[in-house]
Amino acid sequence: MLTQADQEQTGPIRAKRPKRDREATRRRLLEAARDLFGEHGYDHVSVRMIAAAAGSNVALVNRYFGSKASLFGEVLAGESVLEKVVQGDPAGLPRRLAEHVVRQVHRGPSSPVPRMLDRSIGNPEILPILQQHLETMLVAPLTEQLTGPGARARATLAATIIMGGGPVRRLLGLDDLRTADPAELTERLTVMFDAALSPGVRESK
Amino acid sequence: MLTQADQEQTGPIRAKRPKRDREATRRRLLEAARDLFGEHGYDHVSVRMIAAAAGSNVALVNRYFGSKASLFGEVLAGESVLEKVVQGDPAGLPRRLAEHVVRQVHRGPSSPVPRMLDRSIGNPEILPILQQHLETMLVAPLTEQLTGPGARARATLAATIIMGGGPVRRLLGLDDLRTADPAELTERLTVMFDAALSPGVRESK
DNA sequence: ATCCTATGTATTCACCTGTTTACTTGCAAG
DNA sequence: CTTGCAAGTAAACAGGTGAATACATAGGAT
Repeated sequence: MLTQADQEQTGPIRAKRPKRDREATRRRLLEAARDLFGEHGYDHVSVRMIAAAAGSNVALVNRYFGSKASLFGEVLAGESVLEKVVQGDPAGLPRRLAEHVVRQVHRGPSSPVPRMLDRSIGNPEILPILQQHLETMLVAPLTEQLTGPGARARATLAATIIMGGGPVRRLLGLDDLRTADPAELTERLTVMFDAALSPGVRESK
Repeated sequence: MLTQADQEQTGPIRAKRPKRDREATRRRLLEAARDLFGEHGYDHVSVRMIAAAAGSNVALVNRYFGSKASLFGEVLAGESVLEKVVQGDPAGLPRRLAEHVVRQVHRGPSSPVPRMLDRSIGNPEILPILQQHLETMLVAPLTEQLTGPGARARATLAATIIMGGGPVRRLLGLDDLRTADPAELTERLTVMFDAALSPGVRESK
């Protein structure tokens, strides 16, 4: 994949960018793809839409990225949203995750990438790409933060809350969660994440 | 929609079913659609696939159901999986929901319908159908069971866990959750659902 | 000034999509 | 038997898809 992507500096370095700027065009395509994929999902974005949004040409998508699926993969690899949330003091992890969810509810997602996930899940062609993304971006680093047995299962459980947010928001809207008291929402989610992640099982009533 | 579906008994009642059985064909199409939609999602199932799986003809899909989207809607309306889980003693609701999720993890979903939801979310054409389904099948009955302020927001929160299960299972597989102790998993999920649903906010550590 | 290569363009390809049309056939009533 | 209608079929339609093609051209190197 991307057979023509890594040969841009064979000659001496050019200081002045030409009007026909390979890198700029590539970047515009990438950004257009990111926005459109995030908005409509993989299946409902055509390469022609991407090219048009980037003010570019259809053929360049395949020239620069090899295929639509590769372009999707590159977009996905370009951003790591949850990195800062997961990193840090393990004890505060549930609260940070909860605050992250509440933040998404009130300000909308900071990046189109999370939406790309849940709106593109149906496609078998990009399934391995999505799997790897969720694995390396969320579950693996989350698992590393956890101690005790069954860490991965607990990380999966937490991922369920995070992943469920997208579909629920799309299907039910944000209004119900927005009208709720943010502090209370954060509190509830903190308990939920804690129940998912904590080494010992908290006793239910 | 379904302009030709409700005129089957204009004449006297026929005891013997003819070889050309309208109702049987309709049912076969419906079942094939349910299975295929559940397996691959709306976008990746063509009406030709459905007709082939039902041993029928493409044109009959539109004849009997009006359109692919209407067929999808009819499939979705045909089953109400969570009804028994939501009904019953409100106090035991978190535990019943938890047991339902664990059951899905260990035995797979009893119906393709839940999978239809998360694998078909991207399509704008059937979005209103999905919205209404989630609303009437899960959120509305769940909200009714709850007391206190912000009942709908709490129901939405619980829906997040349920809806997140599908994507997570598809992207991460079931192994991690299956290897976990079912009792412990149930316990964790019970606490999670309780934190989402309970009238008062449980204090986090 | 002339080449030459990389960038960009317009067009074509082969295929699939949902839907509609014209047609054939089974089957029961007259 | 004939007639008529409902059920089923095959083909076509109009449009869209990702990808590949052949061509045009900008702009630095010679």
